[in-house]
Amino acid sequence: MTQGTQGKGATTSTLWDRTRQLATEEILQTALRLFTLQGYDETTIAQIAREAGVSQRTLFRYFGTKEDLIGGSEEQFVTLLTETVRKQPADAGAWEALRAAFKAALSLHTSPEQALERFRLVHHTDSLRAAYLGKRVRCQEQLLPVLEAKLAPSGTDRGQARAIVATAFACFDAATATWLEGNGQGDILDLYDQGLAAVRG
Amino acid sequence: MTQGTQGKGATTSTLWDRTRQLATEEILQTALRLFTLQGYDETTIAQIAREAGVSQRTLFRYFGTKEDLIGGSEEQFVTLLTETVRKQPADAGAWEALRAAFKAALSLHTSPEQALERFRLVHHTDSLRAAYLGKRVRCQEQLLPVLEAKLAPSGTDRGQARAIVATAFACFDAATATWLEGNGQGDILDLYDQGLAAVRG
DNA sequence: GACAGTTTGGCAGTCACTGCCAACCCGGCG
DNA sequence: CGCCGGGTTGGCAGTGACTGCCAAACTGTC
Repeated sequence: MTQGTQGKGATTSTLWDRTRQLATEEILQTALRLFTLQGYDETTIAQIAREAGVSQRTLFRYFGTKEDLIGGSEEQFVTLLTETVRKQPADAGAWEALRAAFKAALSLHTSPEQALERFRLVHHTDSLRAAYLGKRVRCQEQLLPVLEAKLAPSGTDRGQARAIVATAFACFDAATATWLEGNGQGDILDLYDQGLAAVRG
Repeated sequence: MTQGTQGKGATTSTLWDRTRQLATEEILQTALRLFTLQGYDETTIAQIAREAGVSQRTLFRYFGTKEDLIGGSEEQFVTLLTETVRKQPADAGAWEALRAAFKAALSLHTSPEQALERFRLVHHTDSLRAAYLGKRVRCQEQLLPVLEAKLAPSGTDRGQARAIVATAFACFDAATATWLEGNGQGDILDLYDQGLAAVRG
């Protein structure tokens, strides 16, 4: 239905899409503001909807769950990771590919300050953290088949590939935790390298 | 009536504790049965309470959340892991200690069949999996200081220690996932070793 | 057997989330 | 220009997890 004819239009025209875009941004912004201001658990959907000027029902149509109000769509994230890995040169190893994927993911944040604030929020809120971890393992699962291709030549089986992917994500998490502990000092990717070095050294 | 003469006091008698014990077992058993029978999301607290013969209110007093109805108390789990690591000989490395801890944790299951069923349930239910992952990272955090002691001599900093612990848990998860995929074939600890070998190879 | 401290059960209430339906709006048609 | 069709919005009622509160039931003790 809503497709085909208008692939070319300067930018997605349809007034609908534009207001939709505006609405999502307004909601996201309001949510983040309230979350950092008064805490995640202390902020109700009703309040966010009210202050963003939409109905609760609409808010839930835009974002399926309260947790989705933080940290962008899982789908987009998975796509970025898998595409980055896939685009890696054939002679690049699995570890390099994963590192490149994390680098790409990190570049999504608009500023280190915002990243810090967001990480802190997720890290300190049990329900948010659990939701994040859920997304994370789903990412791993999507990434697995892509990486298996890279690893097959060296006689690595699926179980081992899974361990490698899981380890990379684990070290990435450890790096962000350490980064958070240091209030954003240093570079996450450096911390990631150091952690991985300790593991693989 | 039942007074001093045969109280002994050896094992905490108090009728209260005994009924309490019975009740928790009844609830746990009922919950597991219903979960595996009709699925986690399809089973309501009301149904579990009804079939276990307690009120919802009481059920929530015994187990704080629906997720707690599966996979024992986090506290007990953390204690087992940290104690196992602590009891490891001084000359054992961090990796050996962690392996020993996982081995101890695995020995908690009454049978491989039950473990398989439980893992499957957790693995297939998003909310349960998220809850499990949350507990897992909290375990990691508790384990971190204990392991730092072991690692300090070799000039490993906190960030690196965190990466090592995270990696161990990640490989353990990968191993259980692979084990699950193979419907319980082989030994989880073997799979863990293989995964870790691929990572550290 | 009465008393004190717990535990239990029921009830009402909060909050995330869903299905349903009527009102609505944009974009295109005659 | 007005109307129509398909997608959108908002309100409303309902479900399910979870909590606070209070009265009733119970256990262990004197």
